[in-house]
Amino acid sequence: MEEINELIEQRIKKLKELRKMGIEPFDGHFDALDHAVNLLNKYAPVSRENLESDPVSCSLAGRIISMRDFGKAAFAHIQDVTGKIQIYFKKNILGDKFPLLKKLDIGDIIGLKGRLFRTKTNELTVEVDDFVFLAKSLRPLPEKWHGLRDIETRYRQRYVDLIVNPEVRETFIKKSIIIKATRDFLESKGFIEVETPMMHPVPGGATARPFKTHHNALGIDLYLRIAPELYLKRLLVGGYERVYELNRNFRNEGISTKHNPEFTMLEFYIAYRDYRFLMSFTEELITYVSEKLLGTLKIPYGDAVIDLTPPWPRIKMFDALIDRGIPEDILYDAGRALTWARANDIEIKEGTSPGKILDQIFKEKVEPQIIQPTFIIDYPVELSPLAKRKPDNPELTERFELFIASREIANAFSELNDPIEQTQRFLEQVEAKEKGDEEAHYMDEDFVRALEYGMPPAAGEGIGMDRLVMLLTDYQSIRDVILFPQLKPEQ
RNA sequence: GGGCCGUUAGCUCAGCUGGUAGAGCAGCUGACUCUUAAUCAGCGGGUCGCAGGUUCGAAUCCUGCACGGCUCACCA
Repeated sequence: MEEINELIEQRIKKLKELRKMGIEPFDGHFDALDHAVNLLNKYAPVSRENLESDPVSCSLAGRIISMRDFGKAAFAHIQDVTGKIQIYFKKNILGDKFPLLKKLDIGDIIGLKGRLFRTKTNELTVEVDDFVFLAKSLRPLPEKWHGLRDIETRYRQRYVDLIVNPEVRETFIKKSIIIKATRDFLESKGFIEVETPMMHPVPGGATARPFKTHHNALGIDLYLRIAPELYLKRLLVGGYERVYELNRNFRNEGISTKHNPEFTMLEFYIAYRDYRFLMSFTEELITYVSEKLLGTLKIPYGDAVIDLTPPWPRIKMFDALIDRGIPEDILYDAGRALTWARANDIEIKEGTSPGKILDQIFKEKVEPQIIQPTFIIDYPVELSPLAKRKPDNPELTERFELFIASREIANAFSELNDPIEQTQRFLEQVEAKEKGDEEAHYMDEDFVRALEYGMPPAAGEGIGMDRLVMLLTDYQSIRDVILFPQLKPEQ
């Protein structure tokens, strides 16, 4: 313990005094039969008189979060996973145990037995007739009124944040509901959940820089996965027709309100379907989750209300650009695109490929404008090295990205299953990498070998779950939907 | 990595143009058996993020560093 301040010393003193009295404040065991808010709900209709004439016993375990001491009586609130309820300690009821109240601090975890009654303000309260210490709290909790505000402390000591900020506890329950609803939906559609490696000899399946690690016994470098895509498609080759994986990806990129180095990604693949199918499927999935969580498709987000009612517009990427006033003649002319971008204050690095220039313009000019759910479809082939070309326009792919509230929520395409073309696409990526594009894909020989056995035509999609949670819980920072967001070490 | 902002008691925050570091809550002592931001009386609590510099004198001005927030750049 780095610092022992006066407040902690006082609490340690109380701890020692309890032990001197033969009470072990950490060793207690207690089987609570009730929960705070359940009691409040269950007995809400029961009157004071009925609680008197027909007494209700209960037992609770939880943390003391406030206390009002009267000398020979005291009110407090106790908090458990459901919330808080008022409790009442009275000298003539507790008898010998009453002096122990002197040793009870805000933050301590106790178990108690008692009887329900209503105060003169009609608040349902537990009159305690016995209690035990289950854990002594040595550190003072933040102030009851303002709570814990300091953002850094809230992230670093999330446990304290969770104790004192009920909406934070609520948020992560919502995250759990969202993830469960997602799994339920996919299971109901015949998908199986699989686990593929998180440590990859060749990182692939996305455009991103990986984390590198090392396996001592094998004597090889490995990469934390940036996406499970190539392994999931190997499973399509193996004969599974509907698979998904909902787990962590790792990308060695900057940290921001939209990016954490590790984040939760859903990827799912369905054989014998294409990206058009996936658009409807995505509408169905996200509206299912929203209904499960919020019971509505009209969700407040920041200053806006997002209406998830399908169908969502499907706009070709080039049309989206044209709609935003980008001159049509730059779409097919890399030189003009570059000139136009630079004339419009969009930073483009030297040697950026034509498709990437358009992507940059899109991110700058179109993406911020998309508030309501919108599919942007048919991306240039060079942005999508794993996607199938459009039969009527080989420069474009059967790909869509779903945008909501100016953020990319999903990315999907009809999967390229021609091993010869896939090899060619990989070679182009390798060439780009040699030219200095750190995010270009690696050649994955084993993936190509798998395709050579024959992969059924399929559609696949990735959904950034943390961002979906942000959307459905109305948070602007990804750190608010990740329990322990990545921070630099203290000091 | 760049720009802007922040860091003062356990928590939330004041602290002006440089002159002995403050409040509320929490804590301790006492009073009080229906309070709920309980009340009343009294008391304690600080490496002002860290390190330099300017100055008779720095929480305050300057420089550097650390950590955090927002933002820009890249990604989901």
